[in-house]
Amino acid sequence: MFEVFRAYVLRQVTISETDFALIESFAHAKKLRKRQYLLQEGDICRNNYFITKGLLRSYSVDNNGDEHIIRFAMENWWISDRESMLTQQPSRFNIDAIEDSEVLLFDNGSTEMLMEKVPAFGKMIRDMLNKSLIASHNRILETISTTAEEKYANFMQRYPEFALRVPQAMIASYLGITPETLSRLRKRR
Amino acid sequence: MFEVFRAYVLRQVTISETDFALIESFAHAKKLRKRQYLLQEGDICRNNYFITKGLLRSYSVDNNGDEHIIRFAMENWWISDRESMLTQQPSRFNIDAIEDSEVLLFDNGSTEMLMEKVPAFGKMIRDMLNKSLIASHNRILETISTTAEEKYANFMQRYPEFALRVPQAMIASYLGITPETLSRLRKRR
DNA sequence: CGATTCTTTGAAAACAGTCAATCTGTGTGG
DNA sequence: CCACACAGATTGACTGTTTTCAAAGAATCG
Repeated sequence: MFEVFRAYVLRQVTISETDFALIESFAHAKKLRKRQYLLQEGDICRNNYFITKGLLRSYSVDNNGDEHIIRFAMENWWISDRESMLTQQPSRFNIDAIEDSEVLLFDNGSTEMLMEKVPAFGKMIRDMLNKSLIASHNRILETISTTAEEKYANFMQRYPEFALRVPQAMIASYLGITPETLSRLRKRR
Repeated sequence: MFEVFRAYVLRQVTISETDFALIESFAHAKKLRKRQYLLQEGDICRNNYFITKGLLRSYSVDNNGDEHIIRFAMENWWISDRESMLTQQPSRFNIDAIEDSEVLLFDNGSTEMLMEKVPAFGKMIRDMLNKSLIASHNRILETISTTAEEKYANFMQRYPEFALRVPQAMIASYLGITPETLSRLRKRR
């Protein structure tokens, strides 16, 4: 699973073997079974997770017990709860595995330290955060400006992978509609 | 207007007079009349704007000519189109003034340079980006998980200022509902 | 005051949600 | 290898919410 990470890093930045070895020395591997939690609501998030295999989701549960999926993430994506990590407050989100998965975890302290000591790592993380911010903006625009049908079409176009690996009801949750509505809307095409 | 910026900086970080003077030397002041554009769809965004006075919005216009407001920003907030700035691609958004406003602009190059040369400035910008990311996450959660009525209540609670300064139709646009729906929903309380 | 902009209201139509039932495919244990 | 259980997807009937379009009412500003 380190090879996946190595390949990712080399794709993002140029970096010396020594620096990469240093980064790697702070990474901890973790395996997750389907449905296993990486973070639970109420916990303080202390790690950044790089996914080397599998598929995860982050979501929150409302007062009615309904789940709302904020984000899916698969191989070569990062996941964590930045809010909880930065504020050191209990998280309002859950992260769990949709498939059996493998992640590398970097605790907050190590991440900060590596960002300082290894500029290439810092650049990589900052680029990732920039991309998250852009993706979030686009998602906000989409949710306020399109119909359910367009949202679904855009999702399928942007993330065809997820469509194959994620149950439909979870896609509905991600889009903010009910599974029934999604089912009907698929038929009308 | 530099005093507003100075006060903001001192609230965020500790910094020497010399460093502040350096930052200030790269800031350009700009006044905007109500309705004047700071960025137009199709332009490449080359600056970060710090607002010292007034109120602005960033929004996009869809194929039907309807506006969708992504964000409001007022005194002591930053605004720009990060996507366009990072990718050097034409922006999909407009930024314009809702009230007569004043901003300090930092071009992309100066911002990068200052972030490197003045660590406190770097920290300040990164903190701001972190907060944006968290705010975006919260907004996404809210849009997919709450009813129009809750969205409005949350907005009023979180941003009471905007409610006083922004026309209702723009709040509706921000929330992703029609002005008529917002008007009716206000009555039912 | 008159013009423009913003908000409210009404009635009909479109859309999405709810609840309960059925259908489909997969995988497991007997 | 079958039967059954289970999770996920679909369907139907009904309810409730939001949009649309058009018109009328405030409010603001030069």
